[in-house]
Amino acid sequence: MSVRHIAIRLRETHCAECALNPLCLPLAIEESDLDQLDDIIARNQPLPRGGLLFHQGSPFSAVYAIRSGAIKTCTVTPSGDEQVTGFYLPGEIVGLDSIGNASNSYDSTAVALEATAVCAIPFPALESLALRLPRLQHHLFGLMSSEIRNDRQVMQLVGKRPAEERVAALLLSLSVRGKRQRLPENHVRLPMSRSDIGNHLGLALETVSRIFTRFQQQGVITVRGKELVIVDRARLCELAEARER
Amino acid sequence: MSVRHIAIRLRETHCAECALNPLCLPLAIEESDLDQLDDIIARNQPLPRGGLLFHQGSPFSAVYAIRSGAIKTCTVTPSGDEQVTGFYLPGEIVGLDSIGNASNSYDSTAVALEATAVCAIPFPALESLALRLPRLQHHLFGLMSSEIRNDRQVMQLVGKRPAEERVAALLLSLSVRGKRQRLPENHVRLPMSRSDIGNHLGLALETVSRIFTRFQQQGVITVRGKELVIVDRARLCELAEARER
DNA sequence: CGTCACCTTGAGTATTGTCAACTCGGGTGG
DNA sequence: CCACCCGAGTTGACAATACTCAAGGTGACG
Repeated sequence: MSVRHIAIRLRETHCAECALNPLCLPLAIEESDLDQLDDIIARNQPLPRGGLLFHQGSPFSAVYAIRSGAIKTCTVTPSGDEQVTGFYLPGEIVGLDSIGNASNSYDSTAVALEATAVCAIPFPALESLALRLPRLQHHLFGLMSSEIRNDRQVMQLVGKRPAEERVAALLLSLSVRGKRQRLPENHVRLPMSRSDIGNHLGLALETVSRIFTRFQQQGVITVRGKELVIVDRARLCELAEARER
Repeated sequence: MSVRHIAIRLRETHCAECALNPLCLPLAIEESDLDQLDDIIARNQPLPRGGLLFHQGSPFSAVYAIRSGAIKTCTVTPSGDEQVTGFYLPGEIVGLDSIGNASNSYDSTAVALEATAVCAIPFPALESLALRLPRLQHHLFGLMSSEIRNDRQVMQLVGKRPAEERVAALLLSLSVRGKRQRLPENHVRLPMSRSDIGNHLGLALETVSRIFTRFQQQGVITVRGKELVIVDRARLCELAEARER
């Protein structure tokens, strides 16, 4: 196989043709400028399940756009235990928490929950580009700000909502965000373990498990391993004390 | 009193002479460019205790640098109750969570916890300036990213640490961040109510109160109303399961 | 000096965590 | 191809941390 073939294989999808285009960065870029973004992006080989995208403490170099698969980010706390800070699905950007860190290193570890393909976006290059493309700069500010907003909602959930509500809210969030993946309506994949879910929501994994069975008994969802179907979406929204989505 | 006098009074401290300069935005700006930032900043009249800096849902126009006093931000959740998302002290920036909000409105309400003076920084102007000053752009990305990092730590705290640890960690954080205010070493002002603290940490206000008394009985702190002294800092760090700061 | 927040303290309860046993399912090696 | 094994998930019993409800105290301000 020639070198050229390999190059083509690794870069097959350019931003201009990417199905996630409307979600990801290109949203903010004029078509005529898209090549400039395309040029700085490296399309890495797919990560296997359990593979590390980056590791807490290693030098910060890039943020990553997820093309397929799923990522969890986690930090190790001073007290030594792990905190799952977020789950990221296709079209979302990982690594925004590590910009301008005092030590210029990643503030969290990103682990692939299943086979995952990402676009690496070197941050210095992205910053330079943002200086020349106002809409890109604006979009980046917006992305980071929405990351803050999202974290605040999780804080709220984890801080004072009962366990059932936390789980219901996560399921809805995954369902909404997962729409891009060509899944049947109301089907949700749970690429993460019960333990990851519990950790992220501030619950014991046993509690998560119990709530899944309870929801199932009440006819709200159907769970089988990592496959989940939302049977009664309205009821699930009530359980999450959220408005219909 | 002449118009000129009023103008001078309202703008008395320029960025170049501001004591918080090394904390706030100017950090990122060459001295020669400082005037440009100075020009877009509006120094508002001080807010009284309880005054609103901005209100959730009202149109987003500016972020605010705190000069003196203290601010809490909170959101009203779909379920109707209030969530205190953060406390902000002099030198810190409020409003970064509302950039690029879908509805272009503030995502939270900012309330003065005591008489508070702020610098209003209109966001569109700040963005334009950031396009021309790469260090400013970089600093802004860093600021937002550190807001994310901070929220994640709170998530961790609120999600799985026992009540004592949450309170200890907050006290240490306030103490470190409050150093700029010319307070005696180890003295902390608590401009917020017990209820605000509890709300923010995901605890009932009674729990906060109980923990204060317990810490006091153990000789770790002294509390009297809103004045607090850290007597045994090392012990407090242990209680927060954090490293010495 | 009285009133009104805010704070403190107490008693009882309940949600959720911990510990432990058991089951299920996927993958590997015989 | 089947059996075994190991990690992940489920279920149950019990314990504990923190909440709720309730009553009393303190300080600031008019």
